[in-house]
Amino acid sequence: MTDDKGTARWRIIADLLRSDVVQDHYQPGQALPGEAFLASEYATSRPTIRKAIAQLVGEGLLTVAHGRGTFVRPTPDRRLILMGGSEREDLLSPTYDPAKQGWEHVTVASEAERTAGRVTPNSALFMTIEGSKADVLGVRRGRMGVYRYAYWQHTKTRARIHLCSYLLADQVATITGEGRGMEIDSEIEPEDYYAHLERTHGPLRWITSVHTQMPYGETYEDLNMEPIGTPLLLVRRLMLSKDGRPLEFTEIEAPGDRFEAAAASEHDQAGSDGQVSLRV
Amino acid sequence: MTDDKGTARWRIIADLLRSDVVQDHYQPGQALPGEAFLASEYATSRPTIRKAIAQLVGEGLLTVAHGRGTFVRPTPDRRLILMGGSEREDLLSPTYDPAKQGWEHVTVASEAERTAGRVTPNSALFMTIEGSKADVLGVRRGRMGVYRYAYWQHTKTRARIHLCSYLLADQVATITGEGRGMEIDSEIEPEDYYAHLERTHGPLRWITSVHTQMPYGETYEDLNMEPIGTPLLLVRRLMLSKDGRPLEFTEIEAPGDRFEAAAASEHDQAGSDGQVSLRV
DNA sequence: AGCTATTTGTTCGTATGTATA
DNA sequence: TTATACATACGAACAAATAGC
Repeated sequence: MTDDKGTARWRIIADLLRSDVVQDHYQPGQALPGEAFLASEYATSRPTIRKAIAQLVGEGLLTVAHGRGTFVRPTPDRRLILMGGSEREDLLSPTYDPAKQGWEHVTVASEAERTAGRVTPNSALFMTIEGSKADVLGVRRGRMGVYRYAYWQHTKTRARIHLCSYLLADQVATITGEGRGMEIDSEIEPEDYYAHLERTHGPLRWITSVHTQMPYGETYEDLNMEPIGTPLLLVRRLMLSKDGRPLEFTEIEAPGDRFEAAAASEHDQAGSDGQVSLRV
Repeated sequence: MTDDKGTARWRIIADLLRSDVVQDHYQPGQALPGEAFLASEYATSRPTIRKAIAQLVGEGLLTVAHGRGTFVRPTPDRRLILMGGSEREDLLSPTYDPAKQGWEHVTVASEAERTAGRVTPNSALFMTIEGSKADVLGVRRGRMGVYRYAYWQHTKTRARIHLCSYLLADQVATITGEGRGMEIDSEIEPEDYYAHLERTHGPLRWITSVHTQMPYGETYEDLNMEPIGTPLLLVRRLMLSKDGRPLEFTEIEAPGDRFEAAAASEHDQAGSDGQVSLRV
């Protein structure tokens, strides 16, 4: 059934509701009329209204709360993730203290489950590098790497980010043998990784890139995100040796509605209100 | 009806289908079985299958084609939008030639409609600055600005981006009077904007930031995007005068599955395969 | 605490329209 | 033209979460 020149009814209703939202007919945080009311208002059925609402939820304009209602989604302030600049730090080092910048560590069930408890936040796990990580680091799949991760939560806003790092194992440990007979002799402690790499391969360089994709699986809960309508902001940093060889791959996953990435200008001018929350 | 410990059936099916997709059980581009077949396979109804599929479409993993089928969404190569670096150009200048970098101009109906034809691609329109643009430029709403825009399409990949620029009008024109009696005397041509600003306010500086949000309205068609499941990548550049006053705000809208933004490292090493497609 | 009304969530059946091969 | 596939729409029933009394 198509009323207006072949446009689906749920789409017409979605367009009308969107206009109301973007033109501040409804204020952010305000509840929309109930689905039953809207169904009678637009002379249609509840499934059709729900389809229209689902569209706007996917566009990030509305949120729906079971048993409570449908609300205009407030746009939170975005915190900055600064890229570039001169000093870089090992964000996954056991000695790195995120509390300095207003963050606290949080533990997330799904990560512990995924790694079967073999690695805890800020500890290091020797494992093979697979998939796109191998591509980025320019090595073939199966190469030995060191994996570290952490979840941080911003103390004030409770916004969460996920950090992880893959670095080539033979740069910080002595590996002998192959396959089952492989032995790893790690003389260097995680807190010394960066200093060691600087000595052996410095001066180090970094390349940072940003992209975005839709989250799925347990990412929603792990990052405290709205279940739909929020893209994921991915900040990736590649550490290069003096001669351009990749050494470490660091990735930050952040809710796209609460963070933005900024390229540091020459004279680092951190927002006067302390907006900057993380430097990569 | 909840089969498995309170989880909705469509959610269980979505999880199963997702596993099949991410574990390459289905190859990218390959068609999934029809909705009717899946409904009988999972012993459920077609609406439930459709809900599960809709979830995965929203996650960017599937696309659905009316009358053809449901397909695993291939992930296209991403082109780079380079941020930072030394030379900056006026991307909206009439003399700027995007063809040098493999782009071609395209016209988009909705933009012409939105501005009621008062401004054509690469021409300049004097108009008041409203909303978030005023905030970013640090002026109050209603201040006179110069608006320019263009849509580019990458010749090889047909990926599209939208560029627009707002700059403070009184920096490139003489404005006398207020309200209805306002008169604008623009001695400076659009192609000379940057040179003029460099003379009067240089040396100029730029700050670039990246964020992401879900697109809505006509953005999908204008940017040749998948209708859902693709976030928008927004690259924003603020031009500052020598003394830190904002002069111009440039924004690039790009499909998030086809572009990523990268902070230029010290020694600009454009990808050896010509991956770099735009510098801001 | 319990109860009730309200609101959204899930699932089904069914019918018809429309795009594609 | 025909068959197949997805799109839209309605009605109905019950489940589950929430808020207020």
